[in-house]
Amino acid sequence: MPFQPLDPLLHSELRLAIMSLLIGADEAEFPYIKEQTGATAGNLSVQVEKLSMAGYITVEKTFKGKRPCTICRITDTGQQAFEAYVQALKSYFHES
Amino acid sequence: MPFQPLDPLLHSELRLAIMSLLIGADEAEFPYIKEQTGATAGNLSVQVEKLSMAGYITVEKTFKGKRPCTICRITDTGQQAFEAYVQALKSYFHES
DNA sequence: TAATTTGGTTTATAAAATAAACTTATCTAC
DNA sequence: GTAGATAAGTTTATTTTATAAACCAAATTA
Repeated sequence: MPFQPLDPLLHSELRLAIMSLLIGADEAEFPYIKEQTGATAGNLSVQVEKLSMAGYITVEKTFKGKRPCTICRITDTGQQAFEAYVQALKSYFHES
Repeated sequence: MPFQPLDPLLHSELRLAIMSLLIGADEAEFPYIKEQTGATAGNLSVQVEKLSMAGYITVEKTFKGKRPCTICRITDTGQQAFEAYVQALKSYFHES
């Protein structure tokens, strides 16, 4: 088969955006990700949870002063999965 | 927003593979696409129909001898959508 | 002529994305 | 000091999508 399978966890617009942000910044707060992706809090919460369950990111719940603050970071596993996804994607594009 | 939206019609593993095949070959028969993608006939039929409805491909139903033969071809609209999708994808990857 | 294969379509099910509703706590304005 | 608004999320429900299973017609093979 000429096409490599695409990791379903990463082949999602919002989750891909989250991963992309975290690869670039390697630490980001929930509201920042929300703003950058334009996602609703609910949707973001669900997708962050999925990435976290897969071990692609870690989620630390701390406080910023008195307000709760959720910090996301990418893991090595996540990094690798992202890179593998990019490689797999290439099998769908005939680079000129 | 740093991320460009991804055309939901193309952001699907099977439909992307179909489009990829048709861009490379610009004409392909149903059974060939089925074989190359590893899709089931039912799934393929549904996704081909969606791409066709969107005007991304044309579907010609002819005969090969006595047997039915479904030929798919990409349209200009489809070509453009594919290229736009590739461009949009790039906003998710920080090329080094 | 009965069974099998080819080339699909239609329908049903499972999974996923998304949005809406809700919660808890903190500020802000009266 | 308390009513309302805002922040930061989570949970639940709805919608959409992908996938698989079932089906159909015609042609071929045994």
